Amino acid sequence: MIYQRQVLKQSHTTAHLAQTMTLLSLNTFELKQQIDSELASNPALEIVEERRCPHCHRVLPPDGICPLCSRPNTNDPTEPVVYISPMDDFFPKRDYTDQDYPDEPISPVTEDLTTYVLRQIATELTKDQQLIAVHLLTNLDDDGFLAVSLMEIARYFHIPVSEVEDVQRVIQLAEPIGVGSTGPNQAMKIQLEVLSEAGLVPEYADEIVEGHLDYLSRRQYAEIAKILGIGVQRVERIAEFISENLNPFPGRSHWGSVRNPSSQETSVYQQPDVIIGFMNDDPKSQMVVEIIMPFGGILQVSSLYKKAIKESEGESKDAMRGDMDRASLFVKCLQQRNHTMQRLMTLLVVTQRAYLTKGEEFLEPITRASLAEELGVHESTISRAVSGKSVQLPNRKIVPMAAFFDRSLSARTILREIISTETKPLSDTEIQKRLDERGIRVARRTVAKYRAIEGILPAHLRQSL
DNA sequence: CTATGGCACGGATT
DNA sequence: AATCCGTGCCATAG
Repeated sequence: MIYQRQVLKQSHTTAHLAQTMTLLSLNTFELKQQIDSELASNPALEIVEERRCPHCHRVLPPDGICPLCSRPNTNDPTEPVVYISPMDDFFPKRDYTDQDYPDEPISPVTEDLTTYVLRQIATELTKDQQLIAVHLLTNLDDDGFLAVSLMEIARYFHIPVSEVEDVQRVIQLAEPIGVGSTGPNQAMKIQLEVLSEAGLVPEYADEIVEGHLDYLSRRQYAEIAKILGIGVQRVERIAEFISENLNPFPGRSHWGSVRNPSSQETSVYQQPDVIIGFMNDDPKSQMVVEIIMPFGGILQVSSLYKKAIKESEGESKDAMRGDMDRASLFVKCLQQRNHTMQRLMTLLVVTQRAYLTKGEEFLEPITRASLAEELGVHESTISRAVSGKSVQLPNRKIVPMAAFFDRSLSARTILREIISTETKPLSDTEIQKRLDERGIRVARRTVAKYRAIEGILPAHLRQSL
């Protein structure tokens, strides 16, 4: 009997560990699917209504203490605020699957986005412009954004950037409106412009789209209201308008190209799993780190279900208890995951603060193993926590979390700088010496590798510049 | 002789 | 156990 109980307990903890590990390795999108399926299959799980902070309108964590407003003021400013935040659910379309749009007109889908747009604009463009347009349109990603920079195009055609911009402008005004933009921001700005010609665009919508999209996507209306000096209700109405009329991903609503969360290539445009910022956007003040959860509110074992168990009998009672155990296990695992993520991110942003404030050159070359030791967890834990996740940096760039462990990024950044300021082509050995002077010790052979990664030609071929 | 690229080994990661 | 990355060693191109 005792033996059996021990075995049971053992299997329970290993199950716990195994599931925590699995959850840890999921990013926000995958976690959402996992939680949805768990919710659907287990009646003992429920999400209770979210409570929001009366001051900043943020969703409160289970303890009911707002991580920003109710934080004791005695906190060390170097100490980051790390908290769990609900997912950007402002644009529900971003996670749609094919089934969500069963009645979507299929006519244009028979041709691809490139030709569809090209057909619309061909007559408006000169021959030369058409060439540029083709180039631009063949470099669109699934979201309908440019995968190349205008500068590259301009250099490729040997023309000023402004001419490429002219063509881009024409493309953006075609259906789907905003296609060919550099990102959601630009796309939505164009859409607003077009809508405003038809009238009925609320005042301030421009400003919000322009400068406060990140607040908007997190439904922090109070912040926006404060900045613009208007009422929260008014912001909410504008938000509703934006949500209903604008589409931050022009390529998707029409084309529903296969969403492929596993592909790392397009990760630039996906929802980040962690958002790093500064209090009041001031690099000298406290860091604010949000770990994104795919739901608002609190996931817990339903209290109704607990009560129902007490009142039921026999076999159904056992089954219900099983459900409840599974539910509480899941909740525990999720908490465990979030706890690990919080500790990891805290340590990460503290050690990489220089990188976050001053730029890539200051990325500390740390290893996952060293972090694991500091946190007292197994290195595979860190590995799982980091893999497949993306982080939005204070400068709004979204990078894979693994970038924090890139041992060569700072070296490569400095190398780029050295090359761009060199007066005569430097040999790898000379570059190595200059790197060494700036505190980067690498082998000469490695300099060559970095050059290759950065697409920089060897010294004797750089003469022409 | 110097500057680089190819290949393989060892440690870190997955 | 399989894979990636920094390095050392060596061959090859100037």
